[in-house]
Amino acid sequence: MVAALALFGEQGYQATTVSEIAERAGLTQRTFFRYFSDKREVLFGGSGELVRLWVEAVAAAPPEATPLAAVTAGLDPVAEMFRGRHDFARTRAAVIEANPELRERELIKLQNLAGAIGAALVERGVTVGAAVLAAQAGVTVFHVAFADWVRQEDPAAFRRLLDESLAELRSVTAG
Amino acid sequence: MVAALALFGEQGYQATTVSEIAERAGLTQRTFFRYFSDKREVLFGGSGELVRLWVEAVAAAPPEATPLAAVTAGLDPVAEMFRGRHDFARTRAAVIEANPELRERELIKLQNLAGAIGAALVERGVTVGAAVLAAQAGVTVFHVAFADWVRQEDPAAFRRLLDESLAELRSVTAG
DNA sequence: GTCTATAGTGCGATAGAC
DNA sequence: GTCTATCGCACTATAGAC
Repeated sequence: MVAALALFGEQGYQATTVSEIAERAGLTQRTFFRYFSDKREVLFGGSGELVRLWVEAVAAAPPEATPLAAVTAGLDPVAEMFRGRHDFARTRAAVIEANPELRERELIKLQNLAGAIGAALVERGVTVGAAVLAAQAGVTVFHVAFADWVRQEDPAAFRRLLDESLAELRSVTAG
Repeated sequence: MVAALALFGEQGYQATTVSEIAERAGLTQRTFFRYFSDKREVLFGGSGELVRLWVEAVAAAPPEATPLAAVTAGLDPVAEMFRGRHDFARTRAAVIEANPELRERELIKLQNLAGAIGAALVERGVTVGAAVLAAQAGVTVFHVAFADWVRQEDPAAFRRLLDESLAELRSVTAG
């Protein structure tokens, strides 16, 4: 993944072949495809962990927590997960930004995340409609904060940006 | 579009060829591809109109309207647009439900819609973060209401379901 | 039309961990 | 012995160059 990102950064996503990535990582092309189902997946490898952490946090929230409170309980472990990955996230964001194909994949991943969180809420007894709305809101909060984070210099700001984004959501949907 | 949907309903999406659709509609295959860039687009032909109506409504909202109020101003013309299309929407939803590839495309279309609405909000002077949050919330409200609508019998219920979904959003995000 | 580069798949062989 | 990771090779599909 690091090798792939370095190459994408140097010469662009399209111009980088799977063989090159595999070579730099000390693997064969075949082994690359054992880890990643396709070339794009190299940039989204962490998404499974993100989903898992967030869903676990939602499930572990106190029973009396509101749907949105359960969702936002995921922000702590998520912020923790990205600690130390600021450089990585920035390069990755630049590569994705430049490729419509990758942007599309990222949206799909975010929708999968929202779907998983929504399912976890339904497990808690939340109605489907409220679960979808709360999960989607939480993911959008994350998405906005993440976009801010990669645009600025301070690697430690992510947790604060998440809270700001959440506050903005509340302000936007108030009254 | 009607011909395509009928065939998809009868024999499934995958099993239906573009030639069959064109034949039933009284067109040649070449003409089909002049109207739709690929087979999937047949099911998403109305999405351009949806985006246009909603964006216009956002732009036309009173200057003092809050971001979310501007977004929800789009619900009226959108509900109007779907009047009389309940049967169509139901069949279409069933076809999409059955095909992961189409589900993915639908998510992309919804994200495009959210993006367009967000851009319209930024035009109004809303900050990017608030615009993304409000636009995404509005699209999710629409998505939830639409899913409810195609699941039930009453074709006239869409406008009410939109309001219920909006109320649920407010309740979910309330402090 | 052919030729080439690339993405991606299927399957069997090999090497080491246990 | 099994299990798992890796490799090597042959294959298909597709897009672009010519």
